[in-house]
Amino acid sequence: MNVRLRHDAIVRTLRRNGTSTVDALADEVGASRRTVLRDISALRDEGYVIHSDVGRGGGLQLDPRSIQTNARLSVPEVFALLISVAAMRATGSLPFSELADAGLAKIEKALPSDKVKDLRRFLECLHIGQLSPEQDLSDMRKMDHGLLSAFETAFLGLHLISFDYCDAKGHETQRRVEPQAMLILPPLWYLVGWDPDRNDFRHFRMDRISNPQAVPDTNFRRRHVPFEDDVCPYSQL
Amino acid sequence: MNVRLRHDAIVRTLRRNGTSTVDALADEVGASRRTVLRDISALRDEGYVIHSDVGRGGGLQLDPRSIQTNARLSVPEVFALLISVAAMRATGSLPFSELADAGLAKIEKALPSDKVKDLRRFLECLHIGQLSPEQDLSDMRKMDHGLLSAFETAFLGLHLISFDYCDAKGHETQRRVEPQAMLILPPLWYLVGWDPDRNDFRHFRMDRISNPQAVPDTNFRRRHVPFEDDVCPYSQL
DNA sequence: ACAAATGGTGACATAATTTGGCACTATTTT
DNA sequence: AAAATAGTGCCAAATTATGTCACCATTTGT
Repeated sequence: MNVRLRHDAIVRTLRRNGTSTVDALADEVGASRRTVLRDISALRDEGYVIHSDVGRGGGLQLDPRSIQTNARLSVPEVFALLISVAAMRATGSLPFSELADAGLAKIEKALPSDKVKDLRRFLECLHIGQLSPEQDLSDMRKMDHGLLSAFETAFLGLHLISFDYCDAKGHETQRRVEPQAMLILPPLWYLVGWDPDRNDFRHFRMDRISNPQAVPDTNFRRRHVPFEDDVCPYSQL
Repeated sequence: MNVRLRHDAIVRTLRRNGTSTVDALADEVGASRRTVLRDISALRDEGYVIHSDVGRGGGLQLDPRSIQTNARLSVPEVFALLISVAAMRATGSLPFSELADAGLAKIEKALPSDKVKDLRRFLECLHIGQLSPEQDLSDMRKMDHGLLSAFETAFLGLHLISFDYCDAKGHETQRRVEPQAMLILPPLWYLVGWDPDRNDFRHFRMDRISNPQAVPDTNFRRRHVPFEDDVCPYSQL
């Protein structure tokens, strides 16, 4: 097994099990005790905070907050990078579209090497609960399906979304809309869609959407609305 | 020099120079011709599309679209991941906030290893023009400053943004607003802000904003507007 | 106090991998 | 024809990774 893969396996195992001993890890990754210890040391050099307790009942423990305490790259910075990518792709405007043909790892490379580590670690620290790798992903997909579909549709114009919606009064209805826009009103995200059944725009709080499903929509069209600079529909909000 | 670092250096050099010869690369990364050729071969195995021309004036060329043609991980998929992270952090709601303590590289690890490569490559392909590493980053910062500020403010409530705005009629004005929301109406992004001078909401096309500057704003407050589920201000759009 | 379980280090031989050098081929441009 | 270039196969040398073993330090349970 590759060094890098082994390191990944160790980190993954520690996250999953919470606590593990050197011998258990060695057994799990199929390497010797000494090698695992060397790996642990290497991971620490990379900035992982790994607690260790000796004696009976002891073991290794990966501090889940290690990224927050050690990050030289601030969260807003990383956040900005992530959002930037989205924005570049979304606007499709120069110089953004040119920039959008590029990527975060390239930015990684433009950063000093110690910052690269932090970015990598930040990305690495995101994990999905305590599930198995496979479940992690499917869970992730399920949770973000609404959001994903909305964006996919909004940006690519491919799908109509049908979902269950629970309104402010607790009434549950089944809806289907052509997503047209996203409104971010922190801390809430809204999906703005064209409802073909009601022949009008409707908006939905993302967190009240459940069981969203994207269905291919051949009739989809961009409802391009006159949205001139000096019309401000938000005054009434 | 590490293998991985050398691979990165080669990719970076190819992107920067557009075209380069094996010998030049060997010189640049401080390795032998043979080793560089092996590296090129390895990069091709990983999916990089590297064109080569023999003879005088020939050389190696990295196809900038290699990610689009070879990605097994679709662009929307990756896009969804990026957006998801932003969304998680933004909503601050469970289970999102829990998820937000995790990361893309962890998702990477949950993916089959061939998908990991694609994700890495996608991230790697983003690059910032043809500038030097240092300039790359500062340019990046400048370009996305408006967006960054908007989000930073919207999510953290820290800053007021002042900027030059060119409206639809071509009139340029200097504005300052407290960012309150983002509206994504593909392909355009709008910033929705509270204008303390006009005492009203105003919205601005992100691409018409120039020279944005974030200034600390001690008076900032969230203009929390009644935005009930059945009020739909978009009907009039 | 003692034994067992645990993390941690150093040394050294062995195994595995990477690298460089060389000879050679094939293609293109001048 | 000559020069410049990419590409391949082979092998020895260099480098790095790994395993084994001996040993130390700390903690916990009996």
